[in-house]
Amino acid sequence: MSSVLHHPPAGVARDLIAARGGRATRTRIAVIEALQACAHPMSHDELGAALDAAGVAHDRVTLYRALEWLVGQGIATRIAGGERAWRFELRGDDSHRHAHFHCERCGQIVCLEDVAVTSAPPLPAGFELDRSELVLHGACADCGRQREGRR
Amino acid sequence: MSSVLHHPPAGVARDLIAARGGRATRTRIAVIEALQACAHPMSHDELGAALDAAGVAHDRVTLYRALEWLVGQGIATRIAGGERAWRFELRGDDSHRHAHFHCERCGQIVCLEDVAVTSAPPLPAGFELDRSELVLHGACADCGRQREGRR
DNA sequence: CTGTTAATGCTACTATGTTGCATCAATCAA
DNA sequence: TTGATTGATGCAACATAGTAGCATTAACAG
Ligand SMILES: [Mn+2]
Ligand SMILES: [Mn+2]
Ligand SMILES: [Zn+2]
Ligand SMILES: [Zn+2]
Repeated sequence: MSSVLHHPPAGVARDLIAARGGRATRTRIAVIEALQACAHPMSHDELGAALDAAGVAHDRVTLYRALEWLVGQGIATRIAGGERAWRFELRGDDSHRHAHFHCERCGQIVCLEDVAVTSAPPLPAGFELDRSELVLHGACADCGRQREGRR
Repeated sequence: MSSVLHHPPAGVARDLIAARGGRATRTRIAVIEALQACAHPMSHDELGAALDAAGVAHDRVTLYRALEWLVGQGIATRIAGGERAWRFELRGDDSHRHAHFHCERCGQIVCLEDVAVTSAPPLPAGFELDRSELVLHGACADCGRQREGRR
């Protein structure tokens, strides 16, 4: 009767936060649960709407700061889409870093779990790699189909 | 007495523009020449400064529109760095698409000519790929060295 | 040279993100 | 349970990147 997606185990979010010595606040908990319940990386705006839906009061700035903290703690990661806004997703297994697809028509970012990101590229001497981001741009299936129909 | 980098062949910029049926204006020519003279992808701000240096009057918006046009025509390409601003470089051989390195300390974007970008990743059915972007984040040689010295 | 119209310059506006500071509330020790 | 501590919040103000409308200018075809 309850899916993992929409009803994550109680306390998991609180524990993730507490484990880093942070305070388990409404905002942080709601953000983590929203990210757990969503299949794609979410934008600040999407998360704001999710908090609304969950009945969690949210100040714009507080949400920015909550996300900043989650990323700083390694609980979430940021993905740069094609636009100026960041997308966020929970940080999974580091051995399973994947690429993302940005649909230039609907703006969605889709996780490409099957597309791995080069982890040890040949860098010039002295360069230190922190992380890699592979973003593919184009049209998603839905948007592509729409165009087909329109011909 | 003249390097290709700093003194590109006269008329090349004009020709690039004219070939697409566009008007060879001060701004467009100066932007192309600035990009030719620079080894790394340039930001809007950097380009503005370059136009200043070249004595070419430039309105903020005009520069945005010139870049938009160059990208639309396939003369230049945009690279999303780690921040919100775009970087621009002249579009070279399409068979030689390369990755970029974003130094999180100095903000520079470096071209990694040796790191190729996956051109045919396994996409879900119906997805259409337009272009791929591989951006590596970390510290460049200069910034890494600085940190070494500071220990 | 002249007329046509693409491109410019300027103003105003939007979206995204940041900073400072007073206030509030999550946590911990008593 | 209560109170003190201080991390997190809410709000106002600011910053930066980019966009839209429109009158004016200048590139260039003829
Ligand atoms: Mn993902
Ligand atoms: Mn490059
Ligand atoms: Zn789409
Ligand atoms: Zn650097």
